[in-house]
Amino acid sequence: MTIKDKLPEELREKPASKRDPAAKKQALIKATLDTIAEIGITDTSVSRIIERAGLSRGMIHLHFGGKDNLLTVAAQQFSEQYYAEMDRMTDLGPNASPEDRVLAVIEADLSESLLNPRSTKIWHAFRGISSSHPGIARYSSTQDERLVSTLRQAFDELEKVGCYPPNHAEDATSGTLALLEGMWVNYLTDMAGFSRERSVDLICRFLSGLFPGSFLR
Amino acid sequence: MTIKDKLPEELREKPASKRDPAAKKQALIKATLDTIAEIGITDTSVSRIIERAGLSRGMIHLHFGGKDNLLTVAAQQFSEQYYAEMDRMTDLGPNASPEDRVLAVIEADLSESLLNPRSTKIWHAFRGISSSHPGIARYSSTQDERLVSTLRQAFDELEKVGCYPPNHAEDATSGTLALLEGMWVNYLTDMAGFSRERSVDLICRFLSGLFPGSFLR
DNA sequence: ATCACTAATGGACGATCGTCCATTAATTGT
DNA sequence: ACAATTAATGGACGATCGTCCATTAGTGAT
Repeated sequence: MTIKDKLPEELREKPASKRDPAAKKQALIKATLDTIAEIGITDTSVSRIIERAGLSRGMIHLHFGGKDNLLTVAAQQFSEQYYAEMDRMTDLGPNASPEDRVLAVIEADLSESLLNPRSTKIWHAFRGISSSHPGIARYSSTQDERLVSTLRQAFDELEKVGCYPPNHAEDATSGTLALLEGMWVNYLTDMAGFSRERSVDLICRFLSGLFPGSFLR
Repeated sequence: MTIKDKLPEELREKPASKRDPAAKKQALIKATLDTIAEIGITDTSVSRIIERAGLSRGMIHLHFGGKDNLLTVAAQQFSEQYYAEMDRMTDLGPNASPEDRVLAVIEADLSESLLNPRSTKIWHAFRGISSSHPGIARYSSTQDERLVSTLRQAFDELEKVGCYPPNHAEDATSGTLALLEGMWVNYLTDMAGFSRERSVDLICRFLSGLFPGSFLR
């Protein structure tokens, strides 16, 4: 912990000029993700990445120890950014109904800021190579612990109100995530024909079947 | 059309020995898919493919005109095989109830013969590169026309029985496919923890919410 | 101003990439 | 038996891959 870290944000970002390892690392990560989104993961080479980042050839080995590590770190950061934005968008007040909290997750996941051409391409690219890159596989699952438990808690509360068969909240959680997964695939496959609103409505219709009286629109 | 083509199957497959373009093409396609499943699409090179097929270097260019074309043909054939097997498994008698026909699709899609380590890895690998390979994108959608209309027809019949809001059958169709999509992702992500039976049950629970009285187990 | 230190550069390296083609081998037709 | 035809081979090719390191340049301390 240096003294720099205690300064306010504006001053901390001063160096900016020639020497700034952290900024360079970040530039490489961003360049990696942008390259994947633009030309695909198979054509994302060290040359393409450093070219886009405007840096020199040795930087990847210097800062990450190799291309594979850079890819893994990029996947990790991409995943973290998704969940950070998801948190930001689902941070309702303490009095929000469980129904509203579920709806917030669905609408966030299908919103422009999370579901867009760039993110979908990157997400599916990483998932496509995940089975042969164990390090990346860890960040290509939808089953993020916190997201699951957010949904689970909300469905648990809804379950208490009525009388439901066993595992109802658990199935509702898994099913909602699966439906969202399917919507992302639909978006990747046909961006022009995709409608966020219709997708939300569709998921709500399924949920209102599970919890009669709720999720009606 | 040579005389060979008129001979019975057993005799037609005779050549088998040194010269057999069709068999060699097929061997290359199979080797391609196997390689993708085993070491991932990024490491699937011409060398790895011909090595696995036990053929010589020039074959890919000779029979397919290049690696990209081979990849596209492999994706196409993989997709066709999926739908052929799906057809085979959902070919119920003419008196099957709509409910049974929907169930047959779900159980087929989640069966060992369609959903297994090899097929999931290949499927997601192709989808991951689909945005940068337009030729492959055509075969990486779940929205196969015939499968959609099979489900759609069954849900239409179920819809007639009761009284439902507009677009009910359409939403049931999209939602079912989305749920299946999500189940494939779950399988890819965690094969050991995946249960086909629980997955079928989960989808049925969602569908019985949509069509009260049906899909109960 | 000088020094020690580390960020950053960019070219060299061997390996592998995908394509192509001159050659060889197998088959067919006469 | 002898062309004619076509399948198949396997090495050569230039391009590009990812890694590595000797060198240069910027920074902060004295």
